[in-house]
Amino acid sequence: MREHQETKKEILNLAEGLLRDRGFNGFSYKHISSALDVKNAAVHYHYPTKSDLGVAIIQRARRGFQKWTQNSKMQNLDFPKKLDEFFGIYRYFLKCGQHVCLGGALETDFKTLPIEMQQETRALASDILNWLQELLKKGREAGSFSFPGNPRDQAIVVLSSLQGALQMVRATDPSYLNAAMKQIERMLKT
Amino acid sequence: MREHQETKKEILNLAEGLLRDRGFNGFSYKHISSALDVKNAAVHYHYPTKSDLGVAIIQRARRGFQKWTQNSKMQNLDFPKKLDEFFGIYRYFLKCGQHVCLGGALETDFKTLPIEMQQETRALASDILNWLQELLKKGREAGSFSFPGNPRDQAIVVLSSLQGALQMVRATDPSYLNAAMKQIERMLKT
DNA sequence: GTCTATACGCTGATAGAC
DNA sequence: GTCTATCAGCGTATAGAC
Repeated sequence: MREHQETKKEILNLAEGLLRDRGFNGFSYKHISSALDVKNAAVHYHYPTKSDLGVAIIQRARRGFQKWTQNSKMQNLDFPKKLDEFFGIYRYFLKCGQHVCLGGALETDFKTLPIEMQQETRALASDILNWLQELLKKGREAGSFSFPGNPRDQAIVVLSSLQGALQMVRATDPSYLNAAMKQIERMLKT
Repeated sequence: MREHQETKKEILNLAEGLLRDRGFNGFSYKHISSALDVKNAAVHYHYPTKSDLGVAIIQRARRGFQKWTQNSKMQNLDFPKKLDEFFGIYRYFLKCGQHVCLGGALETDFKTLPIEMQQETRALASDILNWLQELLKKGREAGSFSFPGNPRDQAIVVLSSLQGALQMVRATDPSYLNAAMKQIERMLKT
């Protein structure tokens, strides 16, 4: 018997990995319960429905991203270093075992998701895009970045490319994520 | 009673749409059979296993892409116009009802796919990436495009961005696909 | 909190009649 | 080619004992 909070957190950790690895329709309560060596019903005790579980994954990720952006270590970095720290998130997913990012998994499965999950997915995408847009805007104003057009459009390209590259890796080569990041850096060079 | 080839083609058309709309694990034989007003077993007659169906979808798409690139109308266009024609594929998917592209759907579900489908997915990604790389390479040599680094890296960014943007649209705004394409064009401007 | 037991629709798939 | 009938297994989910 574990403690409540411990099992609950383990479920969430595992489920998030499964979601990034296999998509929301590609994992089941059985995957979780057998991996944690508990029964199906124990998982349902902590997260009654799969939608509850999905929502919890996304909300935690949003809180984590918020905390990450406000982290004091982050605040002291210059703009290109901040961008590279952001790239680090995607490098981590690759290292995890070629996981895709949460946004990519959720948006691809979007039409099959319960509406509560759809709403959280929208909020997650908005959080990340807004932060990236601000980074690019201020970075260009400070002379650290150079790009044509407006920061929003550039943020869309950068984010969508990272998301897409992380998926593409699976059908091509792991080096393609790094290739995309290097090329993005080149394109933003002053 | 329809003719053999007609039903078989209708199944393939419908299944491809469902795959782009809901992912490979998000549709079933029932979706297809009820939409075509036939029975489950009739679909299995044409495509015995779901893997057979999936492989057929990808192989047809590969043939279609090959034909598209060799189309005489395409051959006469200049490089920026060729790129815009390529963008048109993604605009079409958006118009279809915010479908994602085949590569994006398959790569996200990749780990759950039967190996025959994984192989075809790799081949599809390779086909498209090679074509795009050649377009960018020759376009730069001809002075139509300008970008730093090598054509392969640039192709990875362009393709992954289109793929990612088409997914992002679902959680944000339809205009984001066009925003991405506009920004890519700006970045490739001489 | 976790268990056993169970419900029940859906899933991909097959056999055999027409 | 399409049908009816049927299958075993898996999916999410619940009730109630410990």
